Amino acid sequence: MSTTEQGPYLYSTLSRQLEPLTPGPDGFVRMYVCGPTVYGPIHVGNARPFVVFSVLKRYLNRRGYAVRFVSNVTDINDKIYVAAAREGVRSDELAARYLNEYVRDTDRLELGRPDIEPTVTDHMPEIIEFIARLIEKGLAYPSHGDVYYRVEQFPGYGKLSGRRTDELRVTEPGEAKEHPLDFALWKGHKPGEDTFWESPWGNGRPGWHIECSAMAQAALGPSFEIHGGGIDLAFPHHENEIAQSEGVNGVPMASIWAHNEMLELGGKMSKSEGNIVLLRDALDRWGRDVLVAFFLRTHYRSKLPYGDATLEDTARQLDTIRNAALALDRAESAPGEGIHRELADTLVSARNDFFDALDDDFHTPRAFASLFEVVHAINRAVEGEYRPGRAQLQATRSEFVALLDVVGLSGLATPQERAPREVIALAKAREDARAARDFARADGLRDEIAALGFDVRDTPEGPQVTPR
RNA sequence: GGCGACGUGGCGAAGUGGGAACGCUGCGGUCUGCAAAACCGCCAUGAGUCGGUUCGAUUCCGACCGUCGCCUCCA
Repeated sequence: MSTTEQGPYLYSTLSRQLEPLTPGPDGFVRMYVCGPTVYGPIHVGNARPFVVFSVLKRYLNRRGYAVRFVSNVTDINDKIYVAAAREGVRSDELAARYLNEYVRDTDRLELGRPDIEPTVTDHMPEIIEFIARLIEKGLAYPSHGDVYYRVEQFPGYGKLSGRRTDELRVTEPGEAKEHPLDFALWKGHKPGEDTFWESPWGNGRPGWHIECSAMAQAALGPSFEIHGGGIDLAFPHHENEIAQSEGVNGVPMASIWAHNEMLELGGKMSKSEGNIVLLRDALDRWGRDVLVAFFLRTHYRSKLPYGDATLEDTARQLDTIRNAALALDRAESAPGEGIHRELADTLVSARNDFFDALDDDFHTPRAFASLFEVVHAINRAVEGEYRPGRAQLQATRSEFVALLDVVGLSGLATPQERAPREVIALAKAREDARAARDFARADGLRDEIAALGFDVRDTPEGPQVTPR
């Protein structure tokens, strides 16, 4: 039986198994994904969850679900203070600047924006309120100007990451904490920090984990469908979010905890390790198509090594897809008649496989395999003796584009911009030379065309000029 | 030390208790003035290692080796 008839499943870190995705009472699939801390330009690793969850949303939309996608940006944080001090600017200025650059960089991915992108700065009242409720419930306590979460008061602590409190390595002495595992909800203002907010517990700022509990609740309510983020956040960040949100609300925070694996560059790519490639640099070098496909050709829960060889491989894969679209262009200029049975059948089965794969824990690598079934069916139909008729060619094109669009790559199959007039003129001159069997001149003209950045391919329908 | 993920062809990457997808590369062929693209065909008797369960395991179980993540900020 096809899973398409059952609906999508996603693996949940919490239950350690596939869970059916069921929309909430308002009909929406509500999804909260932890975004970056903006103390510098984001790296390619940060882009993985952005791509994965943006495309997941696209897919769910295509599947008929309404999705509300929330992804926060952390704009108050120790590292921001440090970076601001180093650059000699105010920390809120620095955060605002890198927030801007984060949006600009991720916009270049052309995957749309999350529906809501909350910041800590804009949620101070909600955060303070949240902490107050935790204190009322006995789950938190003020101490030395800070406020801490009382981890041992929350019975489910450790359920997400599979840790028991007694096996956690305890390093911090913490004279302010009752228990070493307790974590800060509110941090008292320290000298040198150029921003702080008033609170019932004195001036200060929120701890890292509380912001997500407060922002998720503000945007999506106490309970929602999907909570996502990198697997490195499962502990302690998400564990602490659960302790906070479920401690206050008494209901499961999220039905499904979806975590993407890490991007590797000789170990996890992380700013603190210093082994990073900036997203903007990767974008400059490879372009958004290649980068998006790079993230999607591997399952989101697998580690993904970043490297030239893999990116080059990805680029060639995309060329293959583009060539099929080009074949469609040619066929449309000289269509056959009637229905090409094999093409029609393959389109149906590939489409089913494609959606089945994505229903099965968002299995994008298998979805790509289905795409290549379509590619080959197109090529065979176009090269074969009996070409499909115009109507089928158009239907094939729109189906091909629709599938590519799910994974954000429809640009591969939409007709290219026409080559500049100059190039077309050269191509025409080359045709004349070929007709006159002046191949030396024809090859020279091809070199000139290449110098302008175009390839010319001779086909039964005449020369096809494409950007190289 | 604890918790967890993973080890598949030259590379990337899937599914599966009984024929090892898909892509890239490579090789042979077709087409072509040439080239490119495409098409046809070939390329892991074996799936980290060693045991066990089974009629049969790459797929289940165990041990070991190795890689990686988390246990501290981290997508």
